Amino acid sequence: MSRKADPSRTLLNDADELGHEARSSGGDHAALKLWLRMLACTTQIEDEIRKRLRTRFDISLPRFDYMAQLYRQPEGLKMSELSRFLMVTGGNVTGVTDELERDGLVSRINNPQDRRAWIVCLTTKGRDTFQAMAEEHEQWILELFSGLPTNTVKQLYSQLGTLRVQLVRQQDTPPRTANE
Amino acid sequence: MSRKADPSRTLLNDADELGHEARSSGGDHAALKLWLRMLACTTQIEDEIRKRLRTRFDISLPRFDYMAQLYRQPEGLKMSELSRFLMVTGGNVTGVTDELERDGLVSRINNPQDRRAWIVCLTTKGRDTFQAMAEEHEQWILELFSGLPTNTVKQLYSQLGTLRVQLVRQQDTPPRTANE
DNA sequence: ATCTAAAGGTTTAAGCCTAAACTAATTGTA
DNA sequence: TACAATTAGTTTAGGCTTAAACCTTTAGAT
Repeated sequence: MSRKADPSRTLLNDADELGHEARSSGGDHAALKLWLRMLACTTQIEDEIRKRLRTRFDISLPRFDYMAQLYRQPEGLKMSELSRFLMVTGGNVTGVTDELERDGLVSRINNPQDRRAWIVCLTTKGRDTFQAMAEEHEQWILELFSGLPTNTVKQLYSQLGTLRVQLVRQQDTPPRTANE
Repeated sequence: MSRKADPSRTLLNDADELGHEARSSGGDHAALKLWLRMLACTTQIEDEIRKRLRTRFDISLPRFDYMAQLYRQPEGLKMSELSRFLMVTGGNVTGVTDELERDGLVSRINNPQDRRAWIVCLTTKGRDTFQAMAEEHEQWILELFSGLPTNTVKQLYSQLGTLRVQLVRQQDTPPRTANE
């Protein structure tokens, strides 16, 4: 069973035919078309990164993300902070922490200040492992975006910044109920 | 346990502090920063849509996507085609189809031309249900992107089009092996 | 006609994720 | 002090997804 769209069918003119963009049709509003294209791009890149992390380092993207957050915080993070930064539930953090701890990449450290909470830290092995992965990961991203002119990259970054701010604004606004 | 970042902490200046963008730091390359921002935007919108589909229609995004593909093909699709269009494995399509069929939204139809393959179609109920959901879904997207000037939407669409083409080109190219 | 290879679909085991129920520790308040 | 409410983390049941093994049917080659 074919897992991915056959690449031979996905060139230029019918680049819109596969994945989320295939849902788009001529009469759709510009915003909807943008959304589907954005989703298609992101999904494609994410899948590629996921695949490379798996084949190169035998690690999943969620675990990579987890370690990335911890890497930025040498003093460690509480599980609840990890949950907030990674935007996943606490139960999820418990599970991933169990696995990474089993692999010797992170460790739960007792917190005398608050005996409910752990402080989770990267081990030395975890830190070294992540550093190697992160370097290669960054090269992958540079490579995947290499076809884009510097100027386009900057514009995209700035425009998506605008979008992000608008989204956050809306999220603070009461989520509109239907039929209104 | 907090599932999502506390919105009160996520305004403007520290909009970069949560989610994937939190992995970014000052010295990073422009492409990496762009990628993390793109991922953050997409994830945020997708989560919002997911939540609304759940509360409004008690349906998951994967099932919505599945029905969207089928909606565009009144004559139905083979499971393998669904697998290709949705970019998921065949086993996944089997499972989702089972569920939707159980709910009376799609039906497997025998294919005398090829007795290995089903033709999957939306039922009348499925078509009506999807139509209602799709209309509201489109309004959500328009609303979420409403803070963006028309011109920005067009530019983003076009620039992401460039990205998409580059990505497809690269995917056809032999995936570079590490350390080279 | 027969045999092999390929394609369509299903099943299984396992990872990731959520919501909800739960336990233990802490904080606030009377 | 004592007690209620909150916070931190875990557990459980279930949905989504994959890879791999599997069965059936079709297509191709001899």
